[in-house]
Amino acid sequence: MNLTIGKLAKSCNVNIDTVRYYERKGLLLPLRRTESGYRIYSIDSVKRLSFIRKAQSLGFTLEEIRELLNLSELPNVDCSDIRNRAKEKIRKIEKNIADLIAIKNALSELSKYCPGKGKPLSECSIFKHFYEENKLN
Amino acid sequence: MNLTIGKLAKSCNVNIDTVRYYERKGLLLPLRRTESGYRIYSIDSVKRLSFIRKAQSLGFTLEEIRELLNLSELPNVDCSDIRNRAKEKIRKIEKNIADLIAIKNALSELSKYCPGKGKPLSECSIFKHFYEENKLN
DNA sequence: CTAAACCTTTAAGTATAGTCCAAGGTCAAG
DNA sequence: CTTGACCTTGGACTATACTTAAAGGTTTAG
Repeated sequence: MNLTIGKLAKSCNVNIDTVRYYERKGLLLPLRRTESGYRIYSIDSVKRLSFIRKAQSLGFTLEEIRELLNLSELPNVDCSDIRNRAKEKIRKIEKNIADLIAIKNALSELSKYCPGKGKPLSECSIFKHFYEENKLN
Repeated sequence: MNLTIGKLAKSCNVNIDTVRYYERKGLLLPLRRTESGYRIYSIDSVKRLSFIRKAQSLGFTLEEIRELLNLSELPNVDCSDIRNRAKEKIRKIEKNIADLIAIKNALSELSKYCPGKGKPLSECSIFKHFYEENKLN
């Protein structure tokens, strides 16, 4: 059950150029080439491509995905290795969330004191904050 | 109180090339040029640059910041206009947070069922999920 | 056998937000 | 007057994840 690049791409609803891009990035190599140069993929390629997409949808970058895939090809790799990567990623996401919450709160706070309709910008708490003197100097 | 680009950059702890970049993007124009072509900035430029940086630290993109600055130069603009932008931004950030939380939860859930140390990858719930058949086809 | 569908390559473009470099001009201090 | 600090420009490079284009070769269906 071998596929050309177009079939592989379609099987995972991925742009054909994205598949070539993944190849350039070393994430997904074809099984072999035909005499005329066409890329030939196996059913394992479908699984690997689907892996990449699923991991991406869970926030992993291509670089992180490559690490996961490399890891999975090493001998003596067990579940804890993968779980550690997942935990690490969870921590990164949590940090990201915390940062966004801090930003959101700061912005909400500023909005709260903005007098609103009819008042000039010179009284806007948001603008005032943005125009504050920089304390870094 | 006029400044050259280096002084302006230093006053806000910004890379000098970043100031030129903001100029290219239409965010921060010099007051004028000297005969020899040096950019001259006023104290208002310092405020404007500080505005840009503060707004950035609150998650606004340069594009959004440009809109805020353009808005502030329009006649008949009042606090509610700015507050609406802030609210809109807060909504975007909340959406962003919600997405990250969903991802984090999915990842946590997957990790929970990973048997961990000593178990082969073939039993890893995370890998299994990544390798699942794609339902999109 | 031809036309459509599919494949190949290299290269450049998209978006975001800068950073860095080279070659050369200008300005202030000593 | 020279040296060093500062400024100019255009263009290339960074990271991330693709997408698009151009020009041409291959395969398949009718």
